Amino acid sequence: MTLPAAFYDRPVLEVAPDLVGCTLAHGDTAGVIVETEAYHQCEAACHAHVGVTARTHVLFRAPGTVYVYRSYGIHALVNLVCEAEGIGAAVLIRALEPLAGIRLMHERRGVAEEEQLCSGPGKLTQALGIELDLNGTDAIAGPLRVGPRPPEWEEVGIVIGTRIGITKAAELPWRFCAAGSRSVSRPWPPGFTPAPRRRVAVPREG
DNA sequence: CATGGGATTGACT
DNA sequence: GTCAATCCCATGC
Repeated sequence: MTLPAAFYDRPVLEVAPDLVGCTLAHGDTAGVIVETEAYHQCEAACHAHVGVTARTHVLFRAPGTVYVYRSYGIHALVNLVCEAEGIGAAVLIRALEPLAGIRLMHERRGVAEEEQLCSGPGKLTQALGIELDLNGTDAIAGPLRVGPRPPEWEEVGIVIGTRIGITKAAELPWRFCAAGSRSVSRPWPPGFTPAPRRRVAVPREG
């Protein structure tokens, strides 16, 4: 099951929180989206703010298009293009809770903690094997697939904060986190408290 | 054509 | 807390 193009053909500030709890899959790996940020051509932090260029033209394409770019020369960051064709807007996927292909994610990431496999925008693309060759592909029928919220995520709470790692338009509260998820990236937004770490019963003396 | 700045992460003091 | 790695591309000469 894949979300239709119409899901993305709405204001990016509606799509970004609605994507929290949905699933993202690539190859044999998948996760539940637990953190997103909205970007729109009207504000300076959005790559589309400079208009249509070789880098940004994908942001102006049809809703549901995948935008992947390289950050700091090292990491690939993945976005889903929103709003009508001709408007530059997208949702940055910032964190996932791993669902499938977890063994492969561990191999790609080289970390032991499952919470750290996809707890950042560069981490999740590494875990899912998302690279720049996916830029311009289609999130409805392409290799990257976005599915609706599983039943247990239907009533996920959203904690809102300001966007991370930007200098321009940094005051806008356009970051959306799944309440309680331990896979949300740092720093946590105000009012966010992670659910208690799952405990393993340990026999004690006494 | 040269330059500079990132929507980050991990290692280190 | 600091800092370097390293690629793409927007910008300016």
